This record gives sequence, C-alpha cells and structure tokens, in this order.
Amino acid sequence: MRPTKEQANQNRQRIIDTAGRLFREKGIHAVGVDEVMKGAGLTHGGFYGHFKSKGDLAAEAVSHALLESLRSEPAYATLGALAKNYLSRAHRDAADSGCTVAALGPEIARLPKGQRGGITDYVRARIEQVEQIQAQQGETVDRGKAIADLSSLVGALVMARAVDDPALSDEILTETIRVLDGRR
Amino acid sequence: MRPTKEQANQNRQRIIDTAGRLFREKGIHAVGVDEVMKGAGLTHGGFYGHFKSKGDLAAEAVSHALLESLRSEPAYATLGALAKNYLSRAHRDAADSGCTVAALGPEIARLPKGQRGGITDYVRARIEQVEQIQAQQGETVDRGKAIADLSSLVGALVMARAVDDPALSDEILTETIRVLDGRR
DNA sequence: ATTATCTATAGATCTATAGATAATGC
DNA sequence: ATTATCTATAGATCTATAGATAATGC
Repeated sequence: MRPTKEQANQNRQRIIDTAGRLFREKGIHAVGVDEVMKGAGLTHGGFYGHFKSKGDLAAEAVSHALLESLRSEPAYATLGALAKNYLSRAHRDAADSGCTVAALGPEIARLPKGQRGGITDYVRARIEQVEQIQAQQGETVDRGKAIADLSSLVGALVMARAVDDPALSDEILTETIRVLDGRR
Repeated sequence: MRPTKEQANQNRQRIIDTAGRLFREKGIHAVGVDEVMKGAGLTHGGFYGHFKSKGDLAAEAVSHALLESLRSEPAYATLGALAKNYLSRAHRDAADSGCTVAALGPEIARLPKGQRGGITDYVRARIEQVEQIQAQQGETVDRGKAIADLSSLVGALVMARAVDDPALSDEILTETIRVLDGRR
C-alpha cells in the first residue's frame, strides 16, 4: 500500500488543504489531527510522517490558505467591487473557504512569533492591493486610507458572522459596501 | 468550609470574570474548566455546582465581558478620541481585558445561536454609540458610516495583533486612528 | 436538612510514538 | 533497503459525575 513519492507529496498537500478548510470552519483548537487525517482520507498515525507536530501543520495550513486566497483572486477595478465580493453573503456563510484573517485572526495572533504562517506578508500584500486600486481609480494613493479600508472589510466580516440577527448581519455587509463604494 | 450564600454568589461571579479574562487571552477552546477554577481560587469539581456545562459558562462569560466593556467606558466627544483609545498599544497588548469582539469574534460566531452571549445587542449598542458621536460632532448622522467606522476599529485591532512585525502593527493602529480622526 | 465545595475518578478525546506492513526505487 | 502508511497504544488532558465533608440557614 505504499504510495509513490509523487502520491505521498499529494497526500501531504491534501492534509494541508483539508486542515486549512477545517481550521477556518471550526477553529484550530477545535479540530484534532485525527479529524484532519480522516478528512484527507488517511489514518491519523500517518500524520507524523508528514509533520513534526500539530503546530507545524497549523503554520503551514494558515500559510497555504493565505497564499491561495491571494492567488485565486481576480483584479478589482474599484474598491467597491472588492468590497462587494469580500462582503458578500456567500463569503460570510462559507468561512471554511474564505478569508483566513477574518476566520482565524485572533487565533493566529496567539500563535508564537515566526509560526504565524506569513500573515505579515499577507497583510502587506493586501494593503498594496488597495493602494493599487486607489491609483487605478485616479485617486491620490493614501496608504493610511488603504489600511483603514482594509480594516473595515475584515471587521465587518467578523461582526456579520458573530451577530445573531440575520437582518443586522446583512445590514453590516451592505452598509459597509455602500460606504467603501461611495468613497470612489 | 461552606461559604455563605453571598460568598457563593461572589465565587460564581469570580468564575465568570476569570473565564472572561482567560478566554479572551487564550481562546475559549484553549482554556479548560480546571484552569478557570484554579484562576478563581477553587477546585475544578465545584464548577458544576455553578454551571451546567462549559458552554453555559462561555455564554455567560462572553455576555459579562461585553456588558462590562460597555459599562466601564467613558463618553467620547469625537470619533478620533474613541479610536485613539480603542487602537492604543495598551489595548492591543492586553487582549484579556479588552474588546471581546476583537479577541473572540470568530470563536463567538461558531457558538450555537442563542448562546452567543448577547453580542447582537452589544454590536447594536456600539453602532448607536458612534451615531451619537456623529450627532455630537455636528455631522449628519449616517448609520452606514457608523457601521463602517466600527468595522475599521475591530478589523484594525485584529490585524495589529495578528501581524508579526511590530512596525507594521504600529502603523495599522496609528494610520487607522489618523483616518478615523481626520474625517471629523 | 440543605448546599457549596472538595476529593477522587470515570470516560472521552487528543497529541504523539512504536512497531508492523508492503510497495517503491535505488 | 527505504519509506509512506497503518494498527495499536501510551500518556496527557479535558469534561463531567459521584460521594464525602462541613458550615450555613431554616
């Protein structure tokens, strides 16, 4: 039953991908190695052939999820278009495949430094993305405004998910879109 | 060694208060009943005389922490003053006594509905607080803008805590303050 | 007598390891 | 021979319960 080197690498990638989704859905602490391996179609004992510890997997899974969301994203012409996508109900209701900062931000903050899965580079890249949109819209590039707008996006998604009332949740999404869009 | 009814109630409050701090510092899942009870100066077996389950405590601890942060807060004349306080380094570096939404937002979102510790009422109160500041500043009251500004505060704090680089973390705080303050 | 707390522990779960297995790849 | 995976399990931890204890409060 031993897989080829290629297949073993694919298995490793599938573990990372599965962990990325499960962690975002349920939180890192709420998901065991057992559940991750079962999700990847493997037995949990095999885990330690791929990773030294669960913490190592957490760092790699966070890093992979962050890079993936940067990579798979289209270019936006306006901040409003970005906001409409980021603050959609679909994104709110699918945390497992969505923004890692909104799903795991506080949990990532508690990880030891150097094990935070490249979130620093990710945030930097996002800030620059918003700056580029500003330039493209013919505005003066204002890095501080880019940071504040990015913060709006993350904060609105966190609140829209946490809140119990669907009407308030929708209002947080649509009103934040409106304000970010209106500033064009 | 049996305490008076009054002392038992104080013990219960101390459990809730201790849990509120430990949960915000380490995350709900990362803290056991044992650790909470030790923090409150009690043995862990006594816990179930006060609460039916850890989940019940979580709901009460979140609720208490939210109400406490509303109660203990001064009135702000301007949004900039609110931002300067909320986005201070002191607040960033003391999650255990700080904003529950920024510390536990995603984790609260995963709690079952009706067990989310009154976060809906809390968010509503915060929105109204920002609206009142708008009125006080002589601006037209814009609920959408209040929501977007509140989102900026929460998102900036989450990112400032998650990020690995102290300079970037500081920049996120100070620039978001500047933007929120400048819009006066 | 009631009850808040403590001691002790059951039962479940979780991380990690050890040894066996079997197919790959030198 | 090497190694990715599996089976089995050790050891730690975590939630929850049972029974004992001792002071309160009717």
